[in-house]
Amino acid sequence: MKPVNLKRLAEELNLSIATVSRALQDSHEVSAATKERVRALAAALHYEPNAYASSLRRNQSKTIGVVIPKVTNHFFSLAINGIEEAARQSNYHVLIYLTHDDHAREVAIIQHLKGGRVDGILLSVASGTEDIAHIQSLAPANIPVVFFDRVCAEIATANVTTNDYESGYQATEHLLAAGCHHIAHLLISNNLSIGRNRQQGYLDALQAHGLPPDADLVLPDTTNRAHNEELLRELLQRRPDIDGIFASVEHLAVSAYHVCRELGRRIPEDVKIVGFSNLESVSLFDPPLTTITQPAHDIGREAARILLRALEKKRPILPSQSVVLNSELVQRRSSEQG
Amino acid sequence: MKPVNLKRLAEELNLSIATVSRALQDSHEVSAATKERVRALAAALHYEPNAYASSLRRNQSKTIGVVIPKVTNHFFSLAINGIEEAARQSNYHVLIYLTHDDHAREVAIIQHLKGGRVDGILLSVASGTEDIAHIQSLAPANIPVVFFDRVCAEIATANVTTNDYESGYQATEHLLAAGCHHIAHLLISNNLSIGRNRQQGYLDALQAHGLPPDADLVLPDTTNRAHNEELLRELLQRRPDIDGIFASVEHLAVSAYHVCRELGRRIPEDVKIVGFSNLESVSLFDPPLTTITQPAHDIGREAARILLRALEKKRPILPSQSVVLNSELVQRRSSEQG
DNA sequence: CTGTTAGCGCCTTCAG
DNA sequence: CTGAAGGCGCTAACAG
Repeated sequence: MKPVNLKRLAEELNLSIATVSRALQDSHEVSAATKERVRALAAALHYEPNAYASSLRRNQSKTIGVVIPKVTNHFFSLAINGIEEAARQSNYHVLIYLTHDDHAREVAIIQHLKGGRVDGILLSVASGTEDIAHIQSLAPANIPVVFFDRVCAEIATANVTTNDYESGYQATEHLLAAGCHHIAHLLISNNLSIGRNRQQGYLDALQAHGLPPDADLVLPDTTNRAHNEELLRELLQRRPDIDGIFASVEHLAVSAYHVCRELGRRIPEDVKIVGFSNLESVSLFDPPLTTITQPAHDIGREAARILLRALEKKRPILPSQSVVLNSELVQRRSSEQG
Repeated sequence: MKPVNLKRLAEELNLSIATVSRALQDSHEVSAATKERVRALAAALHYEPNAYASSLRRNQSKTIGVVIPKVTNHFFSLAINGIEEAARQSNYHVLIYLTHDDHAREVAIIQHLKGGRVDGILLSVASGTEDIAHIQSLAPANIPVVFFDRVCAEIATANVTTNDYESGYQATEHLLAAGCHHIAHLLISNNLSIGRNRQQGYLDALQAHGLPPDADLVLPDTTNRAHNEELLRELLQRRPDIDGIFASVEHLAVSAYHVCRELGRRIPEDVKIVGFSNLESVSLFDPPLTTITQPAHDIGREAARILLRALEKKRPILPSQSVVLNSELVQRRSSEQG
């Protein structure tokens, strides 16, 4: 079975390859009749243009790379959803790479992507990333980047984030208003922009109420959940006075909930918890867990749109295109049964 | 700034393009000294081969396409995780496409992928898919497919699934053993292999215990959650005798839980629920929700491995390579607090 | 061991 | 309106 390419179509129609190519692109300089003949045969033979030949020639891949720490975090799943939606609308394709919060892997991925496989990158940096040389090398390679959620301030490009500082502040005030006196803050690593911002909101809220910073638990590792819960358990046992917890990462909110229960701390009587989370099922926890929910889908879609617009118009991405979306603090009510 | 490609390297080193190419591929027919010179310069200039030129020439893209209904379902997130792991180990790339359970979109995606963008496809079919012509057209186009989870029996290829029939049977027996007399089965559409298998397990378990099929609620739509819950609410109100629910889809387990609570049916005293779910946070529901958990990560990884092995050895995929992994029925204990 | 040549499939000047 | 020719960057056969 002979391959179906432009040459084949041209032969069967007694036309030149160039004409067939133009006809399929609906070029103005080809007669309607010819276009029709070409299109009919192309459809009949199920012609599909070779994406790579076209990419090579046009020097653009119609593909964007999405580089994220993990996909099992619901935030990133929702973001991918938004990204895919935007990409599809612009006829772009989406390559997925997971760093698992491993800096070395992030470097390798970025380096590889400079080989022209993608026209642009959506990036949420790994928590272990401090050295950003690999990201800086994208600019000279002419590969635009848009950061989402976990940004990298040193790079002059657009970021799509949520109001992390305000959310941290708001979460802390929420706990204070509910009568908490000793509020612990849980975060993972502190070199991530989002962690720092949420933490600052937490600290400032305490200060505004004349309180000193309290237990600020920085969990070193993002992957080892059991270990994180162990550290959390230690903290709560060492500090029985803790009556409020602000968990600034999706996973930690659930862990905090779990550990409190395990230790017999009643929620919300003994300990009140507010946590970042995009898990819908959290709404079924009983007692309820108050959550800060990010518009994850919108974040992904916005980030992708900014990138795609820049690619389509071949214009550079400016930091001024950054977008800050608002998270929502959702206070669940206890579902009184009966 | 001149581009860094083989030509550039060749010029600077006074070598031919071919030699440079061979050196970078560690070919046997290049002197160690030359290899060293080439590699040194390549590293210094951060040379990265153009993936598309290479793909065009070699007629293989080192890329696999993953076509799934959605990514916000935790099962698929975990599966992608496994797929990415396997792909990375084989130096393959992963393109993601979401069908949103829309048959037309699935057809368009598959058609497009025949343009050589991917070497193979991992597919979990959309729930609306009955016409499978588009999938059948992949074989002549020489694009191997491996199905996972939602398979398509008519296509002779490898499937990676879980023991759906047994799980359905087991779930039903679990409810019967717990004293249920009227067990409802919830599923989405009934043209999916997994739904049919789980349903058959349910029916056979009832029959084995001398019971007739009971409320078999087939929910038409997969996307409209509110509507599904509405139908579920109607069912439970119409049938107050229902004391057991077997939810054969991740989302429906949570919905069933939610609706029961809303209607004041106590769990598990009034209604016992067993549902497929891969959500970790379900373990924090109180009262507990017994779940059937699929080894989602392993399913993705296995499916990818089968596909990648076939691609690397250029051998066809045989139905005999299919794998059936076992789900796990996890009975949560109530976390007595205090 | 190295160089020359041809061509993957497509797009895009330039001619006519 | 259509055709001929060149080249995107890389690889593979064939020489030497």
